[in-house]
This record gives sequence, structure tokens and C-alpha cells, in this order.
Amino acid sequence: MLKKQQLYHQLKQDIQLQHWAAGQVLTQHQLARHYAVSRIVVRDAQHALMNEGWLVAHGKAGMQVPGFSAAEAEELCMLRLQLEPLALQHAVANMSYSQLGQAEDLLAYITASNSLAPYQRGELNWQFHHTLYQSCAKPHLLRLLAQLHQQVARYLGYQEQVQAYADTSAAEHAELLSLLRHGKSGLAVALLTRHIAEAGALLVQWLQKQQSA
Amino acid sequence: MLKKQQLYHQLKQDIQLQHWAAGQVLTQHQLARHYAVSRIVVRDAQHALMNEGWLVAHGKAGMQVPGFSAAEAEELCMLRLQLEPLALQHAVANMSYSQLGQAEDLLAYITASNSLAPYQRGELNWQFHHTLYQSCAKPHLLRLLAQLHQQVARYLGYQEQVQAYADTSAAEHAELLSLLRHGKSGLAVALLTRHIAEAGALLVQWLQKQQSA
DNA sequence: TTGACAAAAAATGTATACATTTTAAATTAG
DNA sequence: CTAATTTAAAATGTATACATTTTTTGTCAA
Repeated sequence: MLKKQQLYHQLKQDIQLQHWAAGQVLTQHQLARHYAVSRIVVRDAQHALMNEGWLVAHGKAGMQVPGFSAAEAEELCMLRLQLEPLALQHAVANMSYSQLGQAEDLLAYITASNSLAPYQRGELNWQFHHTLYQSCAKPHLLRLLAQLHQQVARYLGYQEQVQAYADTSAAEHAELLSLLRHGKSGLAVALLTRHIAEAGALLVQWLQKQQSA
Repeated sequence: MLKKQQLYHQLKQDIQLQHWAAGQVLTQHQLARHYAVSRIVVRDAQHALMNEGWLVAHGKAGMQVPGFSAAEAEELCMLRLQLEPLALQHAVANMSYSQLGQAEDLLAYITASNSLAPYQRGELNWQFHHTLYQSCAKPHLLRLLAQLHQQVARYLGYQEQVQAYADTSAAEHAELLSLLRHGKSGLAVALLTRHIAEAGALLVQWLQKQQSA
């Protein structure tokens, strides 16, 4: 595998696991030394991660590990709320049973595997949603949503409460699939909207509690 | 100025001016030779432009100049339609008169300067809209909108009919500012929605005509 | 002590050289 | 002649070396 990709994944994971603390400034030299690769590789990975919100520019030198804020989480969830129901709406018309089946497989896998790293839970959750939206045939929209989920995923390593919500989430996912399978697209979109709003509210509330404590 | 930035702008402009034809595959060597810079610089510029839709990945080697399609334009406009009214809605509460003034200056400048390159018209149009949305304090939303406008701007070098719409557009911008200045935020949001929908429909129709011809 | 200015250290930008991968071509077996 | 395999060319990935920019440090004067 390409070193660039390796470092990209490693660095992303290390940020999510808070191996690199929020607020810390990471220089190319520093990372190149630490991961034993050349600065070129670091540069590429840094830029890729910056585009996804895992790093933010820090003046003219270095990139900073971003912190967490209830405001940012709220914004991200608002964007999800604005875009995902739209994606589902456009997707239902062209959705195939094969895709529904794929989503069901994913859901089963998620439900079966207890003790997933928060790192993977976010990825699997996005895969599930992505499967449902895929047939909307709107590549830009799908790309934006992938980015959004990436950025939300950054919070999942931070929020430990996720596990508590996992059951509710799985139940709603199952219901969503059921509605889709029976062609009740209007209800499905409504449920999805509620689902995203709920998850977002939970995350934001938790962050606000953290912030005030 | 940094060579990376220079090449970024130059290459973007050359793509919009169709110096590099749609569908063409651009390699690092090719561009490095042509613009007399090292491949490193080309790589950075290519990646930046890819993130903004000016280039698309092409297998494992080279990047391709994307073509134009009514479907893509429609998708981009749909996303604008979905997100920009939201931005304005959140912005009106915190909007300052200084910002309104800034927007008025921009509008005056756009109106005054006839014979703008399509290259700059798109940029100025975004600056105007951005000024109105800025106070929404939603950095991710603003970043998405900047990206979207970038991608729409790609079409403006292609669509020559833009000039004809310029007057209508300026008039609506002026009306929008007037509504905002008088605190009629609801009407302003409605007008913005119509404004984006109109511009989008015009672009899409024109592309469909081109496509069928 | 504080402030500005200069020098040194450190960081990123850039170019060149080399390694690896990918693509294309050419050759050969069927 | 076709198809598969090998070989060469061309492209990208990566490392090192050098240039430029930025930051920091330290010095000196007010």
C-alpha cells in the first residue's frame, strides 16, 4: 500500500484516539520523524486530513489538531439534517432490492459486533447511510455527505456515550429499512430526519454538559 | 507569491478558458514542463483543484479535465438552493450595517464594470453572497458554499449567455439588499431562494439545449 | 524593563534524483 | 490472427538536498 495512504489512516486514527492532543501544532518534521517517513508523505496526508476537518491550518507554519465544540457539532448536524433527507428522497426512486439487502447486511454486522472501536462505528454507520443514498445519483451531494460524516466521526472517539445510543440507533435503522422495503418512502424520509435530529441533539447536549463542567 | 498558488490560479483559469479541453488527461510531467515548475508544485495544485471539482481523478495516473453536464449543474444548483437560504436565515440576526455596506460596494462595482471576464464575474458574485452569509457564524457551511460556487463558476466560462442574465441578477441583488436593510428578513430569504432557482434553471436549460444540439 | 532590530534557528516551499507502480508496446505461443 | 506474457516506456510515489520564508531568540539602545 502507498505510504501516503498508510500515514493518512494512521494519523487520522491517532488524532481520533487523542494521541495528538487537541490544540497541538504538528509540524512536518515532527510527524516525519515520528512516523519515519519523508516530509513529502506527511504533506500529502496533512492536506488530505485538512480537507476533511481533522487538521486545521495554523498560521503559516504547522497544522493544528482542532478541538471540540458544541457549536461545531450543532452545525455539522444541521447540515446533515438539511442534506440527508434530500439524498434519501432522490434515492428511493432508483433504489434496488440488492442495495436494500446490502444495507441489511451492514446493519446485521453492526448489531452483531459488540465492542466496536468508536473509530470503526462511525465508518460503518456512514457505510450504512451511504448504501441507502447511493442511488440518488448525485455525486457532489454524496461527497459532501461523506465529508460531513467524517467530521462527525471525529467526535465519536471523544463521546463515550455513543454506546448507550447504539441500540436506539440500530432499531431506527431497522425500521427505516422496513419502511423502504414496503415503499413507504415518505415515512422513511420523515424517520430519517428524526433519526438525524435525535442523534445530533444527543451529541450536542452531551458536549454542552462537558463544556460547562 | 508562492509558486504553488500561482500555478493553482493559472491552471484553474486555463481550464475555465478551455485552454485544456474537457476530457483531456493532464499528467504531472506535462504540466510541469508546460508551466516550467517542478512536479511537486504541480501535484499540490492538482490536488487542490481536484478538491474543488476543477479536475477529477483518472484511474491511477493523471487527472482529467471534467466535462459539463446539465445533470451536474442541476445538482449543484439544488445544493445551493438547499443551503444558501439557510445561511442567510442564520446570518440576518447578526448582520451589521458595515457588512451591508460592503455588499453594496461590491454590487456597485459589479454593476459599473461592464465587460468583466466570466472568470471574475463568478468570483465577484460569490464575494457578494459570501458577504451576506458571513455573519451566520457557520464555518463549515460557508466552506461548502464556497466550494459550490467554485464548481458553478466552472460553468460560467462555458456559458456565454451569462451576460444577458447579468442585469436581472444585479437588480435582484439590489432588491435583496434593500429588503435586508429594512429588516424584512423573511422576504429576503424568499427572494434569495427565487434568485438561486432562477439562475439555476437558466443555466440548466441552456445546457440541455446545448446537449441536444 | 521595554521596545525595536538583527541574527540564528526552524519551518515550509521547491527542485532534483531515485524507486515503484502503472501503462503501453512488442513479442511469442496457440 | 488472437491472446497472453514479457519487456520497455512513462507516470506517479518517495527521499534527499537546497532555497525561501517564518519564527524565535538574543542583543542593544532608549
